[in-house]
Amino acid sequence: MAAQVKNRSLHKAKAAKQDEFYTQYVDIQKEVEAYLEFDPDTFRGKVVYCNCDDPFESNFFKYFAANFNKLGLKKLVSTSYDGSPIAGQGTLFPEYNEGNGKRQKPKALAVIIDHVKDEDGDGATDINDVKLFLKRNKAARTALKGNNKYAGGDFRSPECIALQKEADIVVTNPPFSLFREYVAQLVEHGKKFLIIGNVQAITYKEIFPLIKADKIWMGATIHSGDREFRVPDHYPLNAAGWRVDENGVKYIRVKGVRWWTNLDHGRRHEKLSLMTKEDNMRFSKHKEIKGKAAYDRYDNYDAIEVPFTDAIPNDHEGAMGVPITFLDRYNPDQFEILGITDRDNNSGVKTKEYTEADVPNFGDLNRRGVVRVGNEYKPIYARLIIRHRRCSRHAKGTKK
DNA sequence: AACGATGTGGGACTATCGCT
DNA sequence: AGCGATAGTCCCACATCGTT
Repeated sequence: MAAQVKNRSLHKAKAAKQDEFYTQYVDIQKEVEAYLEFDPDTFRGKVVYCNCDDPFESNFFKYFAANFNKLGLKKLVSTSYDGSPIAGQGTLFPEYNEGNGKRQKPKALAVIIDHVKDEDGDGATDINDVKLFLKRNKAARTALKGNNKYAGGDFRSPECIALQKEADIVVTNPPFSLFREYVAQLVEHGKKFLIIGNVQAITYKEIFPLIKADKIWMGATIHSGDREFRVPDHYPLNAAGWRVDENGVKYIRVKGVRWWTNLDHGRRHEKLSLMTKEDNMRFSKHKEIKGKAAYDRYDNYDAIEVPFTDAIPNDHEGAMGVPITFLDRYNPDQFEILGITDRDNNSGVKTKEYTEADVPNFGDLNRRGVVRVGNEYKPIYARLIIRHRRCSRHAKGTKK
């Protein structure tokens, strides 16, 4: 598309921005445990692969190494990235740490463990045993060279692609600027995954079709509020929330964080309990529901506007536009996702296109839903177009 | 021809509100 | 106060359009 070419330099500038964020241990622990609650064998006998910045700094590696036996892993593979500012800071292996050892550019390495036992004889198996094991077994770690296109440890490098292909489940926090590419690679290789991303990924034109096709969904935990991530020392602290701990380590609080996965979990089998339109209008906890064009038909989509996820009516048989955060509560047995009204993702059934003569910003209005109030066009923020499953069963005749 | 105004895409964005 | 949920805003740098 010409517009994309036009904005190429703009996108390059975007892509160059910082995105090195290190996930907190508790966030990983809570999420993984939610899968175990649904199916204790989710990870049993599996090869788990974590692309990291440094296995010994990464809480992904720490969590899976420390819980290797509890989860029943077959193998844990972790790679570090040649170019990460934190890689090498805590490494055990001087040979992977060039120069005087003080934050020189480290070489990337792959670490592979296939068992965890009490190496130090202290009666427990923990991360220290893993470190000891790796020190004693050089074969468990290999340097990653990368190629002339990608640095060692880059998920796009041939070595990492090979490791990914051997893995059953990929668990990591990829750079958000490369989220589309990362997901595309996972889908291409048919991998199971559990990765961190942003809510707005729903609206990405590459991601939404996967959501619609039930090939990716939201994880079990983290559905609102901020999450805290460690960032490199050089990171500019101009985000809304940040702190520096007593050791001078920087953290940033990020809004809109979500887990993205194709592993099944309990939350997506919980049904939303719903009321009729009339009851919603009367009893909604949202006092302003009446002023929100609730259940009005869009002027440009064949669907009704539902301003809050918990105001979805149980007595509407057609298409409904709901906030994108509906996905936090999406149960695929209860609802079917038909489309989205946002930017270039206007895959809902259009009933009308706007022209410049109609309204200013007609481009946006053509993508987003519009409700007409008197002579005013009221543009509505991005909406998922959904309908009750019971409707599609009737419409399509058969359904699994 | 020169110059200013406008459109463009999408985001590790950000603000705000209500509830517990 | 903290959490959960909804609904936005604004900015990047360049191409192109419109006006002088």
